[in-house]
Amino acid sequence: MRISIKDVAKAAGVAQSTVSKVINNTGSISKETIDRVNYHIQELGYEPSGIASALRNNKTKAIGLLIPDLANPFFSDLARLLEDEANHLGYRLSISSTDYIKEKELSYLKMFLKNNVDGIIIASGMEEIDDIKKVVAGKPIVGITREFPSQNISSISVNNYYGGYKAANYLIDHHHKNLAIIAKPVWGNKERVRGCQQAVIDAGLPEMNSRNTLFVETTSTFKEQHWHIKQLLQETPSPTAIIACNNLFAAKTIQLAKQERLSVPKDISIIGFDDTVLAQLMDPPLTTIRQPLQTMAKETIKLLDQKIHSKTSELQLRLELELIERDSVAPIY
Amino acid sequence: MRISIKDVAKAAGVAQSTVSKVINNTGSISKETIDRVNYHIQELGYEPSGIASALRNNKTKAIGLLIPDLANPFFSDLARLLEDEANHLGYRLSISSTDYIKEKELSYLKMFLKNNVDGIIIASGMEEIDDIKKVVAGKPIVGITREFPSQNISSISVNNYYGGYKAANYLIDHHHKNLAIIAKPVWGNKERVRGCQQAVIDAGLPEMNSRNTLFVETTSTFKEQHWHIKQLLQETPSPTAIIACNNLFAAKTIQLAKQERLSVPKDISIIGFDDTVLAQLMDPPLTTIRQPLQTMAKETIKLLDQKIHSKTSELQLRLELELIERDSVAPIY
DNA sequence: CTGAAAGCGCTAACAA
DNA sequence: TTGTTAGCGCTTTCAG
Repeated sequence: MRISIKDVAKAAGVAQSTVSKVINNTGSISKETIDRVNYHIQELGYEPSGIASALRNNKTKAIGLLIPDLANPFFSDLARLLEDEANHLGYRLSISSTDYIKEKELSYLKMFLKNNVDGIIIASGMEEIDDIKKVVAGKPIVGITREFPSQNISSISVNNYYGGYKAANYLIDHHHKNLAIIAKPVWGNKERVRGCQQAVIDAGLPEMNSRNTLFVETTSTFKEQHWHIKQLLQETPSPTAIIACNNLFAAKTIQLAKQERLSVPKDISIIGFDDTVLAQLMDPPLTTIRQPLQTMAKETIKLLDQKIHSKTSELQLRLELELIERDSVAPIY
Repeated sequence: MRISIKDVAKAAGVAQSTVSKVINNTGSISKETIDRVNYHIQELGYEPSGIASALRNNKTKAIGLLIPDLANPFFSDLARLLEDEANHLGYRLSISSTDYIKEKELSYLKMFLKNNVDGIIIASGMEEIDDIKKVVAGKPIVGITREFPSQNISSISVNNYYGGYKAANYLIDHHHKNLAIIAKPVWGNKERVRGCQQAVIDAGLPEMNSRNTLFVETTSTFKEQHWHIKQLLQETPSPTAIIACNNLFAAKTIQLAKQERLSVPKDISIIGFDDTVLAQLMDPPLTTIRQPLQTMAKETIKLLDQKIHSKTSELQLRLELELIERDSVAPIY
């Protein structure tokens, strides 16, 4: 049997409540008793049960994190950053991958509630559910890398529209006139695409259409993705620059372009979004729009912690994106 | 206040114990009461508290996972696989990144105990601690991608020695005579290096020495790693083939080789270990020794689950590695 | 087949 | 300053 507060109390010859008080630094206890109790805590190797105090206090020091896929480098980076920030404030992270499947999202959310997490972070799907607030029954919740436009839920995100605009503009500045964009139809990307399209219009270029703005389903296999990207590469007139809304697509686009005997960036320029390990290791290294993930993680945990402790009002924080110039974009002459 | 079993009991006009029985399918209850209770459970939207039953049953359905770094693609792949397998059996995963720092390992381990995880999976450091068993106080524990040679702790791992042997041999079969190997000095890699060295000896080539077997500290920065790899590339006579003990090193080696105007694989061949997203996306795609991670994850969870339910004896499972031929190795003439 | 009651390990209110 | 007690939400005897 696990060694409990009772055992410590008995050994030290005091009441359980006294032990509890020295553990938690509450009430007032004489220095001697404190020392004696601590001695016996050491002696017995006692560790307070998180479960029991969770039951008592209704606080678990656990945070639930819903992400699409832990095996995706972007999300594992994010998860790692959140893990560290959470730890600074004494929280553990319970991570669940949803694969953008609504049933998984709901069932994991229920699991979080069942296990009484103190708060929930959502970085995943939930596009059409307009009653998350009901589902999570008042639990503190914040979105990261995404917003909940119709619901007054806190979020730490990024100006995706302007990110798309910036990416397109950078290409246009390099004299590209025939752009294409490729994205999964998930939160944020639609904004990126809109921003890109606007930049094209603002530059007086012909509006983008369904042939050069490519949405690839979240459920698509690698093969299907390859097929779509190849199609795009083979359009006539073929695009001279492609905006890829994530690093995986960027990497694949580079790879497939090479297979088509297109030199990157000489024959075709590629600009990405996000900045995972992949970006620097590609050949050529990827010029990309980076999200300030570290700051976002920090703010997310900070905000969630605040909401856990006191009911602060909901808040949207939207950070700016940064363009990292590497070698996958070249000017056209 | 959270809605509890009491509320359901009251609403259904039965005792708490009755509700408990219908939830858990224990005892024998008449069909009518079952239906009535279930009705009210629905009606009230009742979810049993995991915390309370954890306290009562001493079972949390949580597993603690200790890995070096969630942001490393190899480990996030592993974590994702484990997450899925754990979920199949109804467990959650609590993931902690240790960065190979012993203090973190110990403190996370304690946290796991405090929160009463049902079992622990270790994929991280703990090289010199020979009393893990004492630390985890009898909790079920299994190592994945690593073993505990001196301690009779269960592990699901891989034949690293033969993996190293195989990698070197493959190169030797391609007529390479001047090999180098680069690795972090962590569990498993030492075996890989030994295997590689043995293959070299068995082929009658001159023994490998400290100039062509390069251990790069786990704490090294990217810059330091680059420096070491460059050194290796510039050795004279320069190696014609390099074995990289992880995907990141392989990617960097390819990248730096190119910077030195070495064509891969024409001028220098590279073979890696593990098979993350990176491997397929490199240019050229990486020939590599793959661990059967999926199987390993499945076996790990299965074993841990068995140990949780009944005290089965400790067991070492060691799987074979597979060589994936891609395009980063070419023969020498 | 159903219910009453004890107790998992802890904390907080109240008494001493 | 310290101790007694009740109770968080659940499960499990044991009686009826």
